[in-house]
Amino acid sequence: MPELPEVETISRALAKGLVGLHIVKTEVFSPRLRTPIEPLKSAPLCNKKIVAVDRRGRYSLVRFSDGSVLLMHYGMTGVVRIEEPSERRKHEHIFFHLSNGMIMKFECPRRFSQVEYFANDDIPVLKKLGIEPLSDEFDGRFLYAAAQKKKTPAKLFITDNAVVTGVGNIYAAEVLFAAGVHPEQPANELTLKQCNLLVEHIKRILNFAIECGGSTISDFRHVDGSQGAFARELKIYGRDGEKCLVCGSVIERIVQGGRSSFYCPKCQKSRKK
DNA sequence: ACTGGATCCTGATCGC
DNA sequence: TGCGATCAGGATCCAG
Repeated sequence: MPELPEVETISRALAKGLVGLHIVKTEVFSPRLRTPIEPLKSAPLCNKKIVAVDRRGRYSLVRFSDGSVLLMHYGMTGVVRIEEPSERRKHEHIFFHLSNGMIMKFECPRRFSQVEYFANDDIPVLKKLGIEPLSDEFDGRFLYAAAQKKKTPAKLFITDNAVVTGVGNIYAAEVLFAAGVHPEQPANELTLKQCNLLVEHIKRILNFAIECGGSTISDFRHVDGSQGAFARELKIYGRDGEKCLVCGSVIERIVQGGRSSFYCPKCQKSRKK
């Protein structure tokens, strides 16, 4: 389940594997992922130089010399690989044949992912995104200001892409634990001090996960197929019923916004009643 | 305007 | 062994 660190890792690897090349042919094997992908068949993707691969939130952006963009979102099970030519496997939906003879394959069993071509940088889904968590502009004051009118629980607040983009379910659990904030604490009751802590740990944990090459919680793999190393670092996510590594209390699980949240009832006591 | 819930999808896992 | 139920969860849409 790629979150920001995974998408950053993937995007950096794609930049190495793609910049300077061009796509010579596109094959599409499914009608749609989260959005229709048949339009890629006729999209003018071919024979223009790939000049950069960027990341915005959880999207990879493959940029071409004419200013057009191939946008990729990995959903939860999306994987992109650059491989020698080989047979199509189950759940591989798109082949981008590259000018060096390799193929960039897009695979996604659950088809929650998105691959779309845009003629220019005017991309509606990107305009809805909040601030980048690793930018200098994202600080405690920013988060505190954004929280003022929101009664939503802290967990849902920091995973809201319109506020800050790219903090998913796993890292949110780790951040709240590290900051000692209860996932149910209303956002508008967060203190500036708590917001400073949340921002500090968001940056620290995301950067650390990037250094580790992303997590391997689910089926995340690098572009070359190897695994990330962050999975073993998780201190709270998925550990309900086990003992807190700090205080030994039993870790609890609750559901928020239809997603599992994990927290230590002793270390994360900040919720006000 | 804001919030919570349903929806999309398939594979892994669990209980019986 | 097999079958149905449940869970995983990012983004979007809709109802209240």
